[in-house]
Amino acid sequence: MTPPLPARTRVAPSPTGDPHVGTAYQAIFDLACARQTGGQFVLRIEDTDQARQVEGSEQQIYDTLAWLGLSPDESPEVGGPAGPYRQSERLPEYAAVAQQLLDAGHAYHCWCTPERLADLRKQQEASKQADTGYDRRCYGLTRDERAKLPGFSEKPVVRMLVPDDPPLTFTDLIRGEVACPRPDDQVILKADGFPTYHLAVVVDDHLMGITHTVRGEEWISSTPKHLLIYRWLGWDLPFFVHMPLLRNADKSKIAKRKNPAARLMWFRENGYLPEALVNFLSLLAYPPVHEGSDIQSFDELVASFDWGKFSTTGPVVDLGKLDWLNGAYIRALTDDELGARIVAYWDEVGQPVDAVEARRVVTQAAPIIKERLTTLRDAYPMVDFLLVDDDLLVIEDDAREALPEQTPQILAAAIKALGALPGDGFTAETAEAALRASLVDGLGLKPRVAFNPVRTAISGRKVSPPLFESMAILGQARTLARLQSLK
RNA sequence: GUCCCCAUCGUCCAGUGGCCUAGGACCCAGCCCUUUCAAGGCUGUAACGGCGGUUCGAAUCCGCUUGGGGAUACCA
Repeated sequence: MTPPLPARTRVAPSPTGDPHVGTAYQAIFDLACARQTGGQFVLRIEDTDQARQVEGSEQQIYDTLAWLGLSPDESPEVGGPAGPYRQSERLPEYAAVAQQLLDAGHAYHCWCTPERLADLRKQQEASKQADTGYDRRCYGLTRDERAKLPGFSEKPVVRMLVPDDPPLTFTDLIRGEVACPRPDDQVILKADGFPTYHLAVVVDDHLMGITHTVRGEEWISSTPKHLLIYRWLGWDLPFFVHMPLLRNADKSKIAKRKNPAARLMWFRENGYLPEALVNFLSLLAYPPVHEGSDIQSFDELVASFDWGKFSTTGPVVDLGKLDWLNGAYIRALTDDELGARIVAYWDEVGQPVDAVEARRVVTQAAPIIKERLTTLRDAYPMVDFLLVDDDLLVIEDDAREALPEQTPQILAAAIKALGALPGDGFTAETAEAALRASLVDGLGLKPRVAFNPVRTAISGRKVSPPLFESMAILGQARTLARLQSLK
């Protein structure tokens, strides 16, 4: 089913902590839908729960979406014709609609205290009653009538009056016909004057001209509440899309407590490339654009995007494929770009290096580390030996222990062979040729044995990027100094 | 408890009644390449939860069952 053009989609996170990976997951497809149809992608901030607001998290939402290249066309940050885009700034709109529903008899005031509601709930659960829910104690009563009864609160909320025939099915773009439970007399306007999600989402999606109400699967069961409000207000329904829920390895809904990768920032902190992450997320519950390959750009996704291709099963977020994708994206970078990204990453995570020198060395080393990197985070331990002063190079214990017994002779021969090279002719090729002639042919050693001490002298480690290229980056003098030092 | 959603290799997807002795990607294993580690190439292991239907024929349709998930808030 292809919806009409152009689409206006929206992502609506709550600023209640570090941005959630689910926000990016939804944003990818929202944006794809909007771009494909020439529409707009809107960011709305759902800050209706005053108690849960976290300072700075709204800014983090902007930052992470920008980092991913998923910046909205309209948002509190950049503005737009349908603002304000922050729900806390739209209170009059919600109050007006609530009053309208009150006047029409579709909603009523409720003065019950939270304590009474909690008791009621406890009783219902204990009695094994099939349906739990509000008992309509306040329905039909005036304030003064209700005040005489126990469990009275001075500040009322507004509840919706669910009729006997509420809509219990709707059409979902990726699921088709969906059935859902009969709603309770849900609170739509809280005692503090803020709306609940149910009122706010309907009012905002309508007023902002949103064509696709995209959200997580957990909202299916409350959709009848929204359908009811649309009906009462006589507003046209948007397309509903309930995306499958991202899962932990144990299949539960992905959460920050269980899974560090539930935090969007985690990927950035750990050296993942945003384009790789977008690629990875676009593969969850959604088939790859190209047969036989999982590598695809966002533009390719846009070109072939279709809500109907979604799978309805909640995918486990398994980082194995992301690691591979990230490596593939790193390998595709130019040396210069990789150097720039690595140094920028070090700057972000506070790795203390001289930026200019580091950029020069890392760009030089790019060809030899590129195919060894999974994330940008892997770069530092791979090239730190190229950045450290010769006399500060640490020889790791396991490398020292693995040194063959002929080490002194090998190092002596290596120093002699490399020292004999002309200063302007010291390259990876000449160094390799000289060492092979001297150590492998001359001393009759296996390459594996012959180059072991040399590698340790140069890098301080048993495992390092390619040896001869590393020596070329260090240069003849520093190479000789390190060989001498270990000897 | 009640309601809703979901069900193919370890993971992510393909498969919409015959092209399926179920295909791809990642992971894993083996081999090749090789100065270490990678990358790359080749090969391989591995799944339709179960039971009943419908049909000439079912991974695909239906029912039941089992399993997982979600919702049942003045949180979203």
